[in-house]
Amino acid sequence: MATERYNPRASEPKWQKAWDDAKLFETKNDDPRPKYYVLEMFPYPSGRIHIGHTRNYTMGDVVARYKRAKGFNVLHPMGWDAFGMPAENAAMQNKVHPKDWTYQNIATMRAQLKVMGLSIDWSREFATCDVDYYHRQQMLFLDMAAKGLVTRKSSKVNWDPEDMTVLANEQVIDGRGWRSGALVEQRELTQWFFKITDCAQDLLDSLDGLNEWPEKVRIMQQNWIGRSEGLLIRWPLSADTAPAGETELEVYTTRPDTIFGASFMAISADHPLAKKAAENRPELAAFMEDVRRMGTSVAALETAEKKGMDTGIRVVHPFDPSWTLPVYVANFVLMDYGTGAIFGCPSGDQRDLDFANKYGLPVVPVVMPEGGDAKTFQVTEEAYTDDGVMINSRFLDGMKPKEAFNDVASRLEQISTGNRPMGERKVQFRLRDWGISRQRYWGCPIPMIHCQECGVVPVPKADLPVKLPDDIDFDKPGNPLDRHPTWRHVKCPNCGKDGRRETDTMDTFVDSSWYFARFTAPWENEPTDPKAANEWLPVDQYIGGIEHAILHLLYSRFFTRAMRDTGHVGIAEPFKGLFTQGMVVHETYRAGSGQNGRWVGPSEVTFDESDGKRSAKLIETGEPVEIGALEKMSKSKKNVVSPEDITDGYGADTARWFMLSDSPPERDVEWTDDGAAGAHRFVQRVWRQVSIAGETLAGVAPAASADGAAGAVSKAAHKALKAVGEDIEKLAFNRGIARIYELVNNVAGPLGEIGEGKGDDALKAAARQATEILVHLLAPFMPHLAEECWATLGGKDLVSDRAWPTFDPALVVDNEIVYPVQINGKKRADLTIARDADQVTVEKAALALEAVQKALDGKSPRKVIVVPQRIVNVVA
RNA sequence: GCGGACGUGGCGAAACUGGUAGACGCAAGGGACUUAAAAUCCCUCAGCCUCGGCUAUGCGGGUUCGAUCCCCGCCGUCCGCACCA
Repeated sequence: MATERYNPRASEPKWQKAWDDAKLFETKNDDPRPKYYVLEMFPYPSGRIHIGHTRNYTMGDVVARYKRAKGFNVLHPMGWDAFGMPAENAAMQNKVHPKDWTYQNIATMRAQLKVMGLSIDWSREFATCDVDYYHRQQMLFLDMAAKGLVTRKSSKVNWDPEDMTVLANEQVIDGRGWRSGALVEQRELTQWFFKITDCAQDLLDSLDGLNEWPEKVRIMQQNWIGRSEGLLIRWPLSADTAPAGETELEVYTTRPDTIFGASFMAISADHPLAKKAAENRPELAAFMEDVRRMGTSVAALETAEKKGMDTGIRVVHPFDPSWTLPVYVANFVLMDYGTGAIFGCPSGDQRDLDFANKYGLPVVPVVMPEGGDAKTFQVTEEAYTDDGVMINSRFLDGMKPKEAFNDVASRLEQISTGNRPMGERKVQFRLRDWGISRQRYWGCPIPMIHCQECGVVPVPKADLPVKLPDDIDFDKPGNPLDRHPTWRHVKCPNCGKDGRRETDTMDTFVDSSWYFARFTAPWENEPTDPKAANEWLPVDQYIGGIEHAILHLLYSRFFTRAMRDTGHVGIAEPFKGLFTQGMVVHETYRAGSGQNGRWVGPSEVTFDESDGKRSAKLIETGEPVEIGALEKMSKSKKNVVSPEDITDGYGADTARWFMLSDSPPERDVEWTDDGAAGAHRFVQRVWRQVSIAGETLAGVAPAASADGAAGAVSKAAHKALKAVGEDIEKLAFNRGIARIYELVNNVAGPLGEIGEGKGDDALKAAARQATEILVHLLAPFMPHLAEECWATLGGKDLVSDRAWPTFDPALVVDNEIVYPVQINGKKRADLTIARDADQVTVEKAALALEAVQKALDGKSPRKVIVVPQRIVNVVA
């Protein structure tokens, strides 16, 4: 019979409406079935959804639909991470209000997402810039402040003196503001912090329990928290060189064992001692100013060439009063870590060695490899950082570094300088407190009031929300909240006198640190409904980009603990399972050359191929175009593909299928037109096969067979059913898809025969069951096509509401298996034998094979290895 | 600079716990059907030669009966580095 081509443009909206009408994806909190919470990291409403977003959401959707079919009450919500700088940038550039810009983008992007047919509970949707949401965030902030989890302290920011604004690290380019081009200054501001360091040990220890997280993410977090056990050492200043009032320099070190290899002290440009030393040394002050120009980012500081300048100050060695060492200001020492001062041991640290070589400082090796010769062992270009034996270290000589560490520690603990011991053991974390103050408009206002009389006073909960004023302008430099004529003026809730509002808003990471909890009861007046939150949380499967491996996930872990301590949830860890997916990348195209070069989009380019070489040119002018590297899709490189580029023609199912096939989900996938066309061919192929046989099969009762042609069909279907279920559980979507391709290949012949009116009853019954299984396997990936096929088979209900089929264990194992037979590790033959044959039987049968006989040439084998169900290896 | 990953045919990849390297798909080539095209179906498809082999999982070593997988050392690419989200 003739079949029409499948038309996704007609089918997809039809089924989406059917799902909506049945409210299939609206989740009830009081549903008694076991719960499953799947969540994809919510998007920033940048303007348009691109194909990379949809890959992420499709993965979550496959899981959601599969778990629903497996009988779970699934929560699969969506929202918008809607505060942040791009809205303010748009306001400055295009004179559009951040609020209008954001909500317009959300409307556009929501419409784009709906086309994808995602099984999302849209009734729970919210944006973090909704007053309803940030109102509750302010409540949380006040509760956390009351619990002592919030603090204020001074911290550095990048200051653009021309735009009168604080710059993000990414806005500092080569020490200048990205917009103004002015040299960036550093300013100390008093800012709000969450005391995440109070939880450092717990955040570290609890990583062990997150066994459904990728190992690499746990390692990254572990390193980020950076626990170290070391020693504080107080080096007395040589009196004749010390600035007035200064007597010692406190350094933190994890290698006190190398103390006899010390050849200099290095302190941060922000260290108080450096500032004092610079007071009457202009060249030092200038150098320090230079260092500060690098910005506040650690990466910039550490990538820069190592530089330093002698302060003229000298310290005295703790174990030798006659030994003094110079104190340098160095650009690679950070005030934020430890004490902002280190002692440099060039032989044991590459950075110190480079520094010493540059400034002609001594290099004394103090650790050498076991069995080395202390007299000749030298360090010149490469520091020795491994374990070994102490040398050139007086009373430490011959010890292992670890013993030396303890020896130095206990000796220094006994000596005192000032009123304190010269050495003190200390556990140090690299993790710093979480600075949440942003001097920006488009964020959640920090609900605090500054009063001359009473100091900093929290806004009473009854007075919440502190709403952002709408009447603002971005024409002048600086923070619009600061400039607003009335907003900041407020009575002190304590004494009633004039006070002023805090004009800092919160880091947008705060917004995303609890949205997953809000989804469990977004209608609540309190931030959460603890009962609902405790039932749903932790999120069973969280899916998002690897770029969030540290900050977002660590902050969320901290915030969940803070919410627990303030009674809003009962758990500490928000995400049980974590999956980090790869990006969608695309070729880049560049027209023109040198200064006139410009990026052009895929839709502006046409391709030629000759002698296997692809070349490209502009469609409009024929100008040649250079085909560039695969890159993450970005507006600036113009290599963005929108979902509707595919959905308009091929439909959402094709887009969903393509994005999950081929590449493993954790890896990047390259978007190609050929790949999308191939995926669409498969959509049509499935439709053709099912509809050819559909008329006949609609009236057939499904039944499996064990033998013959029908048996082969049943076995293929049940094997695929088992494998695809397992693959989805493991999020191995690409493998599941390959299994579905195999199944379709396997049933193509029988379905064709049935379409021509051939085939016996057993085959028809097996084919009917296999097709049902196929439709259910397809449903998580291509839900619209699955519904259409199901209707063709005579189904009256929705596949999206049907249970996952169960496989018959008897049909997924073969009675005979094929052993590869190796001779000396190389495959020479196959051996087909009963599955339950014992090792001796297998060995005998293998040795009887012609190829094995030939190889042995009459001799007996030295060894025969039989791995049951796997392989035979004959060692000749 | 520090931390983390990744590297397999022309391309995306698969290979379970150390057990047949290349499943499945894309591209390419050939054929069938067609007046023709599209669509569809069938076949070939890592490389090399002497058609029986040999060489192949970024490069160089090691462990093992057997290594894409484990260990050591290189090379290359990507991600994060605290105010981008």
